[in-house]
Amino acid sequence: MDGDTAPVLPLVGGAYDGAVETRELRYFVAVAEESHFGRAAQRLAMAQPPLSRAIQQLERRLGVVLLHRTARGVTLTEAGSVLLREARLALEAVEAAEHRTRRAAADRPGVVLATKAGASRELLSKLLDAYVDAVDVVLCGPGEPERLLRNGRADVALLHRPYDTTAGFDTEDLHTERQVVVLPAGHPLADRPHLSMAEVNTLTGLPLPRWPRRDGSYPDGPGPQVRDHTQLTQLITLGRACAVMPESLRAQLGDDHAIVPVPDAPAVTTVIAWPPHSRSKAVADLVRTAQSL
Amino acid sequence: MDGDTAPVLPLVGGAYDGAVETRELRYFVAVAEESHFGRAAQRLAMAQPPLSRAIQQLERRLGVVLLHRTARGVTLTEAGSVLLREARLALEAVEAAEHRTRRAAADRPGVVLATKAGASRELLSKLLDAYVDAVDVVLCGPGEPERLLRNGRADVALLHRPYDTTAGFDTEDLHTERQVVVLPAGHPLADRPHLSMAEVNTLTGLPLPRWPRRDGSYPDGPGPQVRDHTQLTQLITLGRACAVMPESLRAQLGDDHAIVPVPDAPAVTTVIAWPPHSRSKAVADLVRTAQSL
DNA sequence: TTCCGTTACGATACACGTAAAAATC
DNA sequence: GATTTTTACGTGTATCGTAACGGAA
Repeated sequence: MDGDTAPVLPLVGGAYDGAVETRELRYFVAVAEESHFGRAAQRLAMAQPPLSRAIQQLERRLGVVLLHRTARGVTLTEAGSVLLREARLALEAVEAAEHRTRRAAADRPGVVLATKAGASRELLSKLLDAYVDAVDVVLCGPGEPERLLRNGRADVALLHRPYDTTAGFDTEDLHTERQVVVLPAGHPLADRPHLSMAEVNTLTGLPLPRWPRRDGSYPDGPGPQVRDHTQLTQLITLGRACAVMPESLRAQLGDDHAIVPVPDAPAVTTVIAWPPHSRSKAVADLVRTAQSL
Repeated sequence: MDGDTAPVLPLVGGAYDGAVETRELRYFVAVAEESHFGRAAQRLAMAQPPLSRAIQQLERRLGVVLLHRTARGVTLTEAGSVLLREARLALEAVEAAEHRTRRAAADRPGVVLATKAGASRELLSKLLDAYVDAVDVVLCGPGEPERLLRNGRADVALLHRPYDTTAGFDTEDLHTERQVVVLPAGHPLADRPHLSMAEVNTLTGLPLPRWPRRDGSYPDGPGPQVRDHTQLTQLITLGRACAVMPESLRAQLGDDHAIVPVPDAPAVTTVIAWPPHSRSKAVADLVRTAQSL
């Protein structure tokens, strides 16, 4: 992100109509994420030249330079990084339109509720108990509920701040709880009344696990890679990792784990979230039911 | 919206890839809004046949019937009305990506604040006084600030609940005030301590004005059509209309108007709103400044 | 030289317009 | 018979792929 000066293209004639197509946005996001025309073209299952031309066309259309071309790839200009964020939102909105329309025409257009598998079990069972009417529960991995809600595959989701981003959704807080660290049974520190995050982070031989990012890749670090809760509990039992999690999850742990409160870990708030323009009575009822529990 | 039964198209072969293009969404919105292929094609400056084909392609792609075709036009299916709402949001998001990218690359990428001309004058001048750095104020007509914020032409807006819809934005309340009815000076009811909305609505010879809808058309009714505040005050002076408005607007009225509180009219809250994914420090600063006033 | 992005060119596919047909009131 | 939508057909534009070119490390 070096401070370039002239990102606005001179308008030297051409068809500068404002009709940006989703295809162009998809192409741009691919190139921006790969920082490389070649890899992006491969990911898009096409050749580089048309991709290159499409990006040029987009830049001409917008009158803005989006990428710095270098010898070993591309980097985003300031305007380019703005477009990356905005294009993702726009593409999600288009995708959401598609999915919501399909589901509106489905044989049984029930409310789809997305939640992380394992989390909020008690809340969920009470909710489904009180509100039986046609609620399809989708249990998914970490971060997935938010994605499903954004791309229209779900109507409502149970999210967990601060892990999930609730920006752009309407939300109601349902429950707040403190976090604990889960250790293998018999660990030397298992009897401590509480631990700090600093102490947890420096537990020798017990690194925190690495969860996948939204794009599926894993951050660097010493901890083992985990994709779901089952993997995690097993790793803890094996003495290969510890984990900080909301204390309600203790109900799903066996006797071979020890639990110690971590007062300075951020509290986790379970919220029910829905798209702000939802006109669905079913969603409103579901939210109201959840709040009353 | 007659209760049809089979809105899901049989998948009889074809390229059902999920690549919905904005062009298709634009076409669909036009047809849905016009309820008529011919008028929609005219509005889109194209012939009907390609429009008809494009809609068919969209329906095939989604696997959903969007329109009921009748002899004098079309009506939306349930799925179609869902798509209409979602497509508008998606198109706004695409447009926003376009505008925000352009402005990010502009020579002077200052914060653009949209507000209704005439409203919140004192607040606005205090805000600009406290926060001089590169704030471009766009004064616009009723309903416009919300639109500008949604389509990316503005970064922040001053909106007025319940008149504006703040759904999908992050907001902070700035100020709440009661509403008053403005009458021509010397009106028989000008000396009353207060009036009810029921009384205001039945003022003989003094109908409430009609404001334009988002699409520019006017609702039916007895009152005069108005597009801005100047027209309105003039009509009131002439004794052709009355108006219910926040009491702070009295500062902009001349001596030839009388004001009577209307306790049961909904209170108007001025809020500062911004897109929920805004990462701009300038916007955050501006919001904080506004709150502190 | 090697890797990467761009330009050139020919072929295919897509979208459009005009004209004619089918369908509904 | 009057609308309105749909099908048919020919044309033009735009996108794509292959191949050749230009530049930076």
